[in-house]
Amino acid sequence: MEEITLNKNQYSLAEEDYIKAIYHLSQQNQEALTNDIAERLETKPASVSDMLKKLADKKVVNYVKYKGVTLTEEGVKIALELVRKHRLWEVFLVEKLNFTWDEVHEVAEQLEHINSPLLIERLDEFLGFPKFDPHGDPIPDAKGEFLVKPHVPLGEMEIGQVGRVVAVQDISALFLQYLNKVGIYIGAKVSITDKIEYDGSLEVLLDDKKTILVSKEVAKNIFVGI
Amino acid sequence: MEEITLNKNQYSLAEEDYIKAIYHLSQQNQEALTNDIAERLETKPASVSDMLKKLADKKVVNYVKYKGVTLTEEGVKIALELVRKHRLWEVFLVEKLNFTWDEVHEVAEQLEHINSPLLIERLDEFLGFPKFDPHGDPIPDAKGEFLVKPHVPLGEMEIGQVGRVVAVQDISALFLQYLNKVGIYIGAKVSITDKIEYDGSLEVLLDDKKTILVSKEVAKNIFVGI
DNA sequence: AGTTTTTTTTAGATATGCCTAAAAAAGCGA
DNA sequence: TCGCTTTTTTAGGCATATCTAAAAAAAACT
Ligand SMILES: [Mn+2]
Ligand SMILES: [Mn+2]
Ligand SMILES: [Mn+2]
Ligand SMILES: [Mn+2]
Repeated sequence: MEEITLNKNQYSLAEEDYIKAIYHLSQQNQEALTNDIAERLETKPASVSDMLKKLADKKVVNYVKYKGVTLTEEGVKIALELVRKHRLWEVFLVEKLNFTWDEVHEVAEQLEHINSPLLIERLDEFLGFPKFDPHGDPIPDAKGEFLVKPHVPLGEMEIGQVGRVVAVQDISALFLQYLNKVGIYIGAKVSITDKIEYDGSLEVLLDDKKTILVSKEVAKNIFVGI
Repeated sequence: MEEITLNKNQYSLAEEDYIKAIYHLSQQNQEALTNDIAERLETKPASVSDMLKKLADKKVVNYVKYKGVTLTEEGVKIALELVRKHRLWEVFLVEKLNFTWDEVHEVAEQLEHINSPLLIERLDEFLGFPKFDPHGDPIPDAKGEFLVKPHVPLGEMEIGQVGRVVAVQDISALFLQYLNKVGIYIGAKVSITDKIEYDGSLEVLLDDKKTILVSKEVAKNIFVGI
């Protein structure tokens, strides 16, 4: 009897979420660490170790025990496809279904796992081939390529420098609702009018209209194109 | 230590598919039979028995060993919600993403499990609160209520009687592609011009334009409103 | 009614994905 | 470099959802 192994290139929802987490963590550092993956996926380090072994067997990650993990070429391909789907769905929810930018992430976290190449191709077309999602993050095209808008954290701008908000790093509902409240949005015109030395907070002129005070923590999570 | 059982009213993808299968099978007969559920879900009768026990524990089915199974009131509620989601997504795919009616079922089979009340509410609104899906099947509203269009199988029409196709029973891609080919669609005007006694096939005048011959098997799967 | 066939359930496995507790490796300060 | 701390892995379980094979119940046929 001949052994035939069909590589259906199909991954479970759990595997997909791990791949995506490793992708995002690898953007920040060189490789993803077990504890960081566990925290991101709200699971336990022991579960992560289990899964990393499985993903290594499937050749989507390079895994050396105790040394962290990176995605293989195949793993990056899967991750970019997931990111593409996630962000396209976020655009759909905001542009077509009138969701606010703080409501979309959790639903997109589910929708990204729907498996239908035709669906994504048509969705992309329906949305007019958007290049950025509601949080300012770039949307990979079908080949995995995406635009990069140069930007700096709000906190690193000089006094007097003018720019526009291009993205946010923290996409939690709590943070986005805070931004809604103070009037910060993607595209808003910002300039630093003063830096408070005592606590590192910033005085920001918003859309030439009003001045607001933002904390160091907040400033770290807002990216500005100059 | 007090025992607190949160009824999160959340069901797994597998459980949802079982509930939906039982709902559809119960429409045809009084109760759903183990073997029929297994066939519908492309699984084995032994797996169905396992699951029925679990669903009975969760009080979504009335299950008496060897006697078949029906949905409880709660089970029907879940089933109608799933049917609602499935059919709304089918409308979305056809109306907004230019899918054909033979391409939508499998994708909707995945999309129906996305859990977000806001999403469904907004999708319904975005689609203009449709009452029927691309196969002519009624879409339950948020309360689980839906319209019923009276209809008979094409095979049971009298010679000379005129009607319009309102729904199809078989929604397989193979059957729908056959209908595309011969020119039958939801809303098509049909009348029987002759019944062939030899094999039970029918001569059908379509949209007052052309006459086609359809087999007994095909005729059984087309519903006509008179 | 007794026998055979069909349907359904149970028994016993397997794979996935998660957990806690314990062990092992790596990192770090003295 | 030693010993403590942190990080990571392993060991051993558990729940879900599936399967095959065997047993049991129900239905159908003489
Ligand atoms: Mn996800
Ligand atoms: Mn986003
Ligand atoms: Mn389904
Ligand atoms: Mn349908």
